[in-house]
Amino acid sequence: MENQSDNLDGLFQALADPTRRAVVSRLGRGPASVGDLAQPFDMALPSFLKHIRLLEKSGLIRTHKEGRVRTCEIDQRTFHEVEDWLEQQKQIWEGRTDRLERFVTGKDRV
Amino acid sequence: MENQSDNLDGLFQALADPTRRAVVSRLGRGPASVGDLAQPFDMALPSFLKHIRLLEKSGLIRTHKEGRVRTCEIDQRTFHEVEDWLEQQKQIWEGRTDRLERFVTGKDRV
DNA sequence: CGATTGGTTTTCCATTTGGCTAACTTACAT
DNA sequence: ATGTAAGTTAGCCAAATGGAAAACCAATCG
Repeated sequence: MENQSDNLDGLFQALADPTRRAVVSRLGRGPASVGDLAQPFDMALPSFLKHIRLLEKSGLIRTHKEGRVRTCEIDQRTFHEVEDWLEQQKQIWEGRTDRLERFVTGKDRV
Repeated sequence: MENQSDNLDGLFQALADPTRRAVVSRLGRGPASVGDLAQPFDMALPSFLKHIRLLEKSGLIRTHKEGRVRTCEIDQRTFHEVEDWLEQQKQIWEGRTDRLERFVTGKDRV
C-alpha cells in the first residue's frame, strides 16, 4: 500500500523545534515574508532561513519568490499525515481491528 | 495560564524516529518487556534502551521493573498534548477567534 | 548610478543524536 | 554455587542539528 510521501520522520522532526512551531503558528494566520517571520526571533537571518528551508522540505510550508522577497505559506494538507498517524495509534489502543488497523500492522508507516 | 508539562519539543522529538514510533505502535497493543520490544530491531540492546529511555522521558510511555524485567506501557494521556497542539493550529487556519485561539496567541505553547 | 533592502551562500563551531562494544549487575534456574 | 538471562553503565564515534559571522547577489529606491 506504500504511502507516497511517507515522511513522518521529517514531519515530526520539523515540529520538534519551538522556532519552527512558532513559524507554523504564525503562518496559520496567513502568508508572510521571510523577513517578517524572522523579526520576532533573536537569531541571525541565515540561522532562521535554515528553519524555513527545513519546514519547506518537510512539506509543512510552501514558499515562492517574487522580486527579492520570498513569501511563505502553510500547507494544511501535510498536517493530515501527522493527524492520521496519531489517529491510527488511537485506533490501536481502542482495540479496533478494522481496515485502519490492518493498514498499520501491514507495516506501512511504521 | 502556564501549561504544567509543556513538553512539545520532547514529544515531537520522540516521535521523529521510526524505531520509537514502532515501539509506540507496538505498545498500543499492550505492555511489553524491553527485550520483547527490542526483538524486531536489528540494533544492540544498549542502543535500543536509549530509545526506551527517551520515550519515557518524553512521557509517551511509562515503565516499571519487576525482578529483572522492565515492563513498558503507553501513556495515552501524553498524546493529547500533541493532538491539542495540532487542533489549535487548525483552529487558527479556520479563523476561529474563540477561547482556544486566544490561548495560543497568549504565547503559551509557542 | 549608488545605496539599501531582502535574501542567500559559505564556512565554521559546539552540542546532540543514534549507533556500537565491553564490562557489569541482579535475578532466576539448576 | 554456578550459570544464564535481562537489563544497565560507561565509554567511544560519526553524522546531524542549531547557531554564528562574513561575504555576496539581485531588486528597488533616491
